[in-house]
Amino acid sequence: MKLEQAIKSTKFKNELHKAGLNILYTAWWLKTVMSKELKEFGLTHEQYNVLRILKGKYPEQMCVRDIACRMIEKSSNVPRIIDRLEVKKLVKRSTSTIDKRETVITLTQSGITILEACTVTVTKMMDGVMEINNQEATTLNRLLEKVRTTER
Amino acid sequence: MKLEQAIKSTKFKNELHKAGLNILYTAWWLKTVMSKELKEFGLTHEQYNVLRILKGKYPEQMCVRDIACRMIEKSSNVPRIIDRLEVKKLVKRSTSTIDKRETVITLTQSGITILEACTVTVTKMMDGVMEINNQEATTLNRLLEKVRTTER
DNA sequence: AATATATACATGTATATACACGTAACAAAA
DNA sequence: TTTTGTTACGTGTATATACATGTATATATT
Repeated sequence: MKLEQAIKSTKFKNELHKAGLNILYTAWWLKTVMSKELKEFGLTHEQYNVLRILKGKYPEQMCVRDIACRMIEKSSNVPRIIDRLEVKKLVKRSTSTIDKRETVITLTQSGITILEACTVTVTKMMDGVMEINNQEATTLNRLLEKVRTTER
Repeated sequence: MKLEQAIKSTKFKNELHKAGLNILYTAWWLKTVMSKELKEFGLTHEQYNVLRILKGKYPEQMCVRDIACRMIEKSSNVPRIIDRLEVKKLVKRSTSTIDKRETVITLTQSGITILEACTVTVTKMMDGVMEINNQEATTLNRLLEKVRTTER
């Protein structure tokens, strides 16, 4: 669907402004599609993200700060996302012995199991839903990174 | 900044999966930059979006449904965003005389004034911050729309 | 060692997202 | 006209976002 139909707007200041809206809309769309897949596992998009980050270092543990700086949305409130994962017994909290300020998070066996099942589903979905080839994806990545040149 | 640095991750399943994360991250980044600009006007990103949509039809009024279907994030709870705009006296609610189920929203003079000031700031920011030229923006728009080919 | 500063995390608040449900009003059917 | 269904919007709940503040611990300074 063209952006024009999606947000019922035909006039954009220029292609650059349209690209801004297009990025925001596509991100919303992608999140929605992912969330639908994750729902059957009882996970939110952000909870899945935290589990994925933990998996990246497994069987090493990670402290909250290390998780936070790897989040896609930097303003995510990681302690509270962990609260919910802990209730579901997918992760475990403990205080670091080296630095008692740090809370160390461990993936439980149950967390690993659910993450693996999720990953299969989400991967399948991503490959099925994003209708671009490898070369186009590379171009897209290059352009998005150029958009953020002035990143601050 | 490269996505790899931004989320401290180097291994992606393929360019397509990386593109997915890149879209999500860039959208977050863009929203954050915009929100900082809007803060001086006491507006959130979503409140600004609603005002912009209302401006598009001004001086015609719009009902809640018409605003909702133009929102970038379709799951936005428009009645509650309007609640906040109403408190700030930037919009006015009234019941449609034609169809009493419909709530009709009107921009106030104060709403127009603040929107115009915001738009100047946001436009300047967008032009200043997004470091791509017109042709690159066109390519980006084409690729994002291709990503969403299977839109549902 | 005592004090000051910084860091890590938890927690509080306002707003938003995502979705379910309730209520009033309109429209269609019996 | 009564019933049935649909639409428009408001409201409730859980989670998340964005940001400020509190508290314990660690580090640096005097």
